Amino acid sequence: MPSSTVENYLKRIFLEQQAEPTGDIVSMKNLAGAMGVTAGTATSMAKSLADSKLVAYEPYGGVKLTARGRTVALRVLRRHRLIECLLVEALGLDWSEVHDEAEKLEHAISDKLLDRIDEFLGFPSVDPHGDPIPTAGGEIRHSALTALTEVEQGAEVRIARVLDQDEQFLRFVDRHMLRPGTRARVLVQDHAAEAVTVQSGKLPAVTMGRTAAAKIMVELIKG
Amino acid sequence: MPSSTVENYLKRIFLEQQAEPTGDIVSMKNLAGAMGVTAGTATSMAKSLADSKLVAYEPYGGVKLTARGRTVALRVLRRHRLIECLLVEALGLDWSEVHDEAEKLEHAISDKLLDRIDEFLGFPSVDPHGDPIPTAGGEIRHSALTALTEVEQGAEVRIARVLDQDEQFLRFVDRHMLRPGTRARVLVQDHAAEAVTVQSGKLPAVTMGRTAAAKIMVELIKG
DNA sequence: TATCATATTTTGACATATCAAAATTTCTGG
DNA sequence: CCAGAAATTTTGATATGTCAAAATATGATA
Ligand SMILES: [Mn+2]
Ligand SMILES: [Mn+2]
Ligand SMILES: [Mn+2]
Ligand SMILES: [Mn+2]
Repeated sequence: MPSSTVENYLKRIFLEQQAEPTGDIVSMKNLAGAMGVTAGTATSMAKSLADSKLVAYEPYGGVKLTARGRTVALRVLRRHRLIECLLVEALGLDWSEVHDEAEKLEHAISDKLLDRIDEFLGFPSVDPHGDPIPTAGGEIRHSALTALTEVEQGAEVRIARVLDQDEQFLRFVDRHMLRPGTRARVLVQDHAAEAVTVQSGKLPAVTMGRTAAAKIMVELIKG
Repeated sequence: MPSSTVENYLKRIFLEQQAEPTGDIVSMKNLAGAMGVTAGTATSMAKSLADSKLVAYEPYGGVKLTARGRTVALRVLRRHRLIECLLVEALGLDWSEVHDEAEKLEHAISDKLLDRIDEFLGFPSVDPHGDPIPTAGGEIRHSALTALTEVEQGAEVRIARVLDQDEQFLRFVDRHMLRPGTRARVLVQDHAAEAVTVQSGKLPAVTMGRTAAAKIMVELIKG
């Protein structure tokens, strides 16, 4: 029975641990930043999570999930992502608006209901953004994807995952038919201009900056 | 932006106001009982709701919703009941288990999502228990129904509403095919034994006590 | 009307979650 | 290695929501 606050912290720590390649440890600064709280608040929460054996906390070091903390984090993430699927697939919400909704619902759903949702959706393995859905058993498998910036010029790809949940960005992706599942072709890799040009469906090609392109993960299509 | 606690109190006050025929005012004792808190807690909450102009509070008198409080209460009730519909109709949960689930979800759903749910369900006017769903405009219309105890012996009725949300009771109702919408016949009104005998579908007749029968509301079928 | 049971309010305490600002530690560049 | 910058922790405060137990008010009854 962790509170929603605790669930949010644990989920965030999990995601930050994955994101930061600086080892496995999340600093108070990063945690506070990611949670939108002051550093002092992050510190006191870190202690309290450590008291509950959900994280290992080293003063002046940082915080890292324990096995138990990871289990809780993955359960929250599973709920979050399955809810996103439900909202998009059953209720027709736009994928650019489901994130905030799921942020609240992920704390309000029983295991039983979650199972029904999973079944109803046909046991999906990724959410509408292409993010992998942890299993009920607490495993998460992230397939090896390539960023759009790393693809050879001329290659055919299938969009697999969009790493930025920002509404603006998701709508941009939508406009140019670059949702997960779509097939596209990389027309130009302009390293000097730090730009990538992509073309999807019958739409005109679009050129985007490397930072934007780096947030679009793809699979190469054989042949 | 009322907290879920505030939403729960307001909804409960609304329901208690309707239930108690002792005027329109809810005593601290009743409020505390209904909310499962101590009397002191109810008092302090009553004051704080009064500060926010959500209830009128008279010390040693009791509490009564203001127009604003009623609006909030009805919005919560609308969310609760539409969610119950969704869980039963789209996700196939049993009507005996949706209440607790809705109790949490009712605080976690945006207006936008609620509209989608309403649309998805085809704008239902009652929930799975036959409870009326307040409109988006904040109105609630309760049709004049008759308790099973008040019906003439031999009458044909349509079950319209079940007033008790208790799992045991709902399952009893289910077993004997007395869900809202079902047609049934009142075979015996035994006033001496304080019992009512009803028969539905092809099932054998069932005899229940008056207190149970009083919780089943029906419409008389013409002819 | 005086008394007593019952309802209500008040008081003091606690848990959680947060902030601002002060104090402290760690890191880094010269 | 040492001074200043940056990160972190500590301190003192606030808001919400709760309880137990003490104090007080209300209302029925004898
Ligand atoms: Mn959340
Ligand atoms: Mn997602
Ligand atoms: Mn509730
Ligand atoms: Mn209901």
